[in-house]
Amino acid sequence: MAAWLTAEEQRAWRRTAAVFTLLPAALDAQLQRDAGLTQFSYLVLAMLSEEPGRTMPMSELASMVSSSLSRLSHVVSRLEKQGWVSREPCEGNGRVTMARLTDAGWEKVVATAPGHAEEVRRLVIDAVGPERIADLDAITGAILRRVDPGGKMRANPMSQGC
Amino acid sequence: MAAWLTAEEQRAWRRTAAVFTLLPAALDAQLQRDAGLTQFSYLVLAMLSEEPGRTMPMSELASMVSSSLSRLSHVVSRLEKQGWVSREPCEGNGRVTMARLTDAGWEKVVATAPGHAEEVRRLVIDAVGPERIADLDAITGAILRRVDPGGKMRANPMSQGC
DNA sequence: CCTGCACGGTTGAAGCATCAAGTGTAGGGT
DNA sequence: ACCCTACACTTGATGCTTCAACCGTGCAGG
Repeated sequence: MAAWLTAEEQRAWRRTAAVFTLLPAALDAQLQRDAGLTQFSYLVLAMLSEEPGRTMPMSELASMVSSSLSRLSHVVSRLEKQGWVSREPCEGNGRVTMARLTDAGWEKVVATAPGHAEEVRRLVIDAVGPERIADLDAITGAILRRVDPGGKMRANPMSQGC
Repeated sequence: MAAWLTAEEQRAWRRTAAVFTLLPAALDAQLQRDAGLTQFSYLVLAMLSEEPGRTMPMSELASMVSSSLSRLSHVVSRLEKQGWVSREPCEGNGRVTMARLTDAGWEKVVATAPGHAEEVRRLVIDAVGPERIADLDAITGAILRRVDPGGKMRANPMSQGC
C-alpha cells in the first residue's frame, strides 16, 4: 500500500497537473494561430532543420521527437502534402526511408521559429526567472529519468551511411 | 525582436518539453491499462468524488478541469454510457445541468485512485525528492500565473442553490 | 539456398479533441 | 408583452492520435 500524498505534495501535484494541461494548450494555440502548425509537427520540422543535410531516417526522427513511428508517418504524410517535407528511399538500405526538409519547409521553420521561441520565453523561461532555471533543469531531469529510464539523452548509435 | 535562448535555457527547455510529452503518456498508459480511463476522464470522476453530494454544474466542473464545456460534454456522455455519471437538470435554474457521480462511479474512483496516486508518487513526487517539492510548487505556480492569468486558484463564485 | 524472424515503415479503422453552429433558458431594456 | 443579448449547454463534422494488422527488407541458422 503506497504512502498517500501529503498536503504539500498534493498541492504541488495539482498545480503541476494544471500546468500540464494549460501550457501545451497555450503553445499549441500560438503555433496554430501564427503558422497553422501543431506543436508536434513544428517539432518535426525543427528537428529536421537542425540536421546537417536536413534529412534523417524516419525511425531516428521518431525517437528524437519521442513518438511512435506510426504517428510520425501520418504527420509526415500531411507535411508532405503541404510541400514542407519529402520522403526518399535510402540507398544501400532498402528498409529505411529518409525524411527531407524541403526548401519551402526550411522557409516555414525560419518564419515560425522566432514567434514560437518568444512564446516559450514568455510563458516558461521568464516566468521561472533566471535564478530558478537550474532548478527547472534539475527537476525535469529527475522526472525524465523515471519516465524514460532508457534515457532520451542516449549517445546516438551512429547512423551509418545514408 | 525577442532575445534568443541561451544554451542553459535551451537545455532546460528541451528537457521540459520532453517531460511534457512523456509524463502524460506514462500516466495515461497506467490509467488505460489498469482502469480503461483517460487521465482526463479520471480527473472528471475524481473532481466529482470530492464534491459534497458528488454533484456539480457542468460549467463549474469544466473550469475545475480546465476544459471547454464542449469537451466536457462529450466526455460526460461517454461516462454516462458507462454508468459512472448521470446528468440531471437543476431545479430553479433551467439552463444548468448537474453532473452526478453514481454509486458505480464512486466505486470506480475508489478502485482506481490508489494505483494512480502510486504512479504519480513514483514518477513525480519521489523523483523530485522531498527537498525539492517546494521548488516544484514555486516553478509551476510561476508558469501558471503566465499561462492562466485569470488564476485557476480563484475564489469560487458561490454556486447558489442546486 | 531458404526458412524464419526481427526490423523499418505504412495503412485503415476507431477513439478522442476541437471547432462552429445550434438549442433553449434567463434577464434586461422599451 | 416584446425583443435582444448573454449564458449554459449540446451536437455534428473535422482532424489528429492510437492501435492493430500488414508489407517488404535484411539477416542468421539450418
